[in-house]
Amino acid sequence: MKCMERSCCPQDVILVRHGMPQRFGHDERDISSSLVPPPLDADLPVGERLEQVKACLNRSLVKGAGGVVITYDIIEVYKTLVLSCGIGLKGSCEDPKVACWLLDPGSEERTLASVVTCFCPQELDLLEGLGEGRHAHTHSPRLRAATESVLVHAAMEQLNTLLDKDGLLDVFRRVEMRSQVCLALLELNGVGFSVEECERQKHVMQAKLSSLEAQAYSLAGHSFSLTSIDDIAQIMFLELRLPPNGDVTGLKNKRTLGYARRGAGKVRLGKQFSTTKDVLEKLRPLHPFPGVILEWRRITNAMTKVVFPLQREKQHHPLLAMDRIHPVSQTHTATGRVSFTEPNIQNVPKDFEIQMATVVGESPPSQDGRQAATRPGRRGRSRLPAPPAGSPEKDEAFSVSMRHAFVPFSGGMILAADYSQLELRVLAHLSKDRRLLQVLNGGVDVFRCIAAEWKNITPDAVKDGLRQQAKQICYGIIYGMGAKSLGEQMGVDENDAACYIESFKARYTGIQSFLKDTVKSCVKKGYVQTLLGRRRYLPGITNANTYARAHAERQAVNTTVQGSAADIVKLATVNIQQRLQETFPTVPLSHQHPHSDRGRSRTWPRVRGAYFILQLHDELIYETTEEDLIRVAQIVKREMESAVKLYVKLRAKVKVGPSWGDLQDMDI
DNA sequence: GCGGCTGTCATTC
DNA sequence: CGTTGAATGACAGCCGCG
Repeated sequence: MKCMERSCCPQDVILVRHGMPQRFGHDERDISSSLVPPPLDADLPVGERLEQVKACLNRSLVKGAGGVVITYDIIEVYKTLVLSCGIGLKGSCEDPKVACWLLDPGSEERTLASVVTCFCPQELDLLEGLGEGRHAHTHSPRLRAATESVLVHAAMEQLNTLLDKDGLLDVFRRVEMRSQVCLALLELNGVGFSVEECERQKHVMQAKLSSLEAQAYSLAGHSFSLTSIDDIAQIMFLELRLPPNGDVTGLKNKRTLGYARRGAGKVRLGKQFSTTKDVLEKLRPLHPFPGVILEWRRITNAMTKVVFPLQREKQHHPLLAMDRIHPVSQTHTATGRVSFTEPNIQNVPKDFEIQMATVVGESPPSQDGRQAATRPGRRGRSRLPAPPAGSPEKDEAFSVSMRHAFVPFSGGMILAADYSQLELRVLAHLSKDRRLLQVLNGGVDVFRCIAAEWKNITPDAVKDGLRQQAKQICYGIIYGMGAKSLGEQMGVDENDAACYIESFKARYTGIQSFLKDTVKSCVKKGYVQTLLGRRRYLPGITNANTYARAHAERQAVNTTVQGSAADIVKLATVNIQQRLQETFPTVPLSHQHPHSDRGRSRTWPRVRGAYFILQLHDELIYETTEEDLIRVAQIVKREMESAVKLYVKLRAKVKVGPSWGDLQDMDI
């Protein structure tokens, strides 16, 4: 539904106006393009017009004549040009939509119409002439394209001066727009998806669901609907007589009884007694039933939010002879992070540990004679809960992550590179805390060293629990966490947690002054800034409401750290893309770009080079061939670590494997 | 009754 | 009242309307 506004499909025809519209004079360097939805303009055969478009673009852009493409929603336009015309843009681009976001990341995403009314109201009559909604199709596509082209151009001119005024022109052109192109390539590439592996995992999950279902019915003494919170509440609190909440505390319920809503007596159960996660967690030790429900919810969640959407979304790629998922990127975010929709690949569950009672005759259904549906534990790495000594041997824990279904093209590998402690390093840089910088520059195991520094002991003496606490405190402080919640997360008393925070801040004094300065500066200016100068306005920073103001203060701190990290990742991806293109000049830019050797050889076009397929905030994922693996890994690692020069080293770890869920560290 | 507008609940980083 | 940031979706209530 969200894609309605991106309704231009690959079959749409593109009309490109060469040069600026007459009324602005003529400038050979600029081309602005518009998508034209059907009905088609009939006075030229489509094929012929496409040839013209192609020739025009080739002349000015593809061969690097230094032109600028100005267009609303560059990613869609880029994709359309590739998919329907086989044209790959090479010049630089400007997109008013991106510019608007950059000027105020907190604003709503703008349509072309809203861009015009907001930034060049003097052209409003043109916009009216364009016609809205259903009247749009009454004009000729060529006229509409031309009009749109005028509007886009005028808007961009205004936006450029605004960007310049805020010192954002550089980051706009050198980072954001180039990053958009990388994301367009990512969308075109998609990510390989193994239907077979998906099916295997699905069967395991379904088997587990049936087993849980039977267990639940048996515990309740009758069957019921596992999706109904009312049924569950009735069984737990009325039939099994479990305490309504972990303990007394009945006051947090918001009473709606005054309303005495429409009859239907038993609907109230779900309202009276919550069956949310934390309640079930509390009841877990008292009875097996809540645990069964929690497991069931976890797996159903994974099914409906991951498995089914992926199976719906997959598309067949004929040349690669496989299915692929094509995520849609979204860059209109508050901090500058990238997200995906369609579904969001960034939150597919990581490790899915399933306890299966594998009775001899009932092994999970494996297609023909191939490897079993699940692999116990992980290869080489710690097999997680190897059956605890003394437990019955038939219970085994399987790790079935859906990430195993994300695979490279035949003969390729998945290469993932992630920054080590990126946000913490950004914090160290921004705060210039001497001690933190020292630890990050020297330490092998950073959190072990921090724990040692913190407790004034040697790194060897740091136990694993302490190391974990240090890690939690670090990130807790970045996010502005309170003592109560930190204590809960660490499993210690609230007062102890407060002590930890205090002693930590006392040790790393630079951090505390950074927090204070960030908030102070935000109060003064009304916004915070990232490493590359991107802003986020936080009007709540002077709000009279204590809660709202505290919220804005946490946002201020978090945004400068998280946003700066996002800057670094974007810089790295555009630099990597640049280097990849230099290193592999003959390979197509994406899996959808036309092959240069197509038609020449009837043999299978051998895939080479590296392709950007995913972005996970501090992790970049590519697929590549074995023969290019080493070179690609070196490029990726080098460009990530040298994306910016900070007071602290940046470190990136490269991993490689046959699927997203099966990666191993790579020495390089 | 229905479309926006808020939260809550799952999953990531 | 609510004190861990940024996301995607689904889903459930609560308003205002026609």
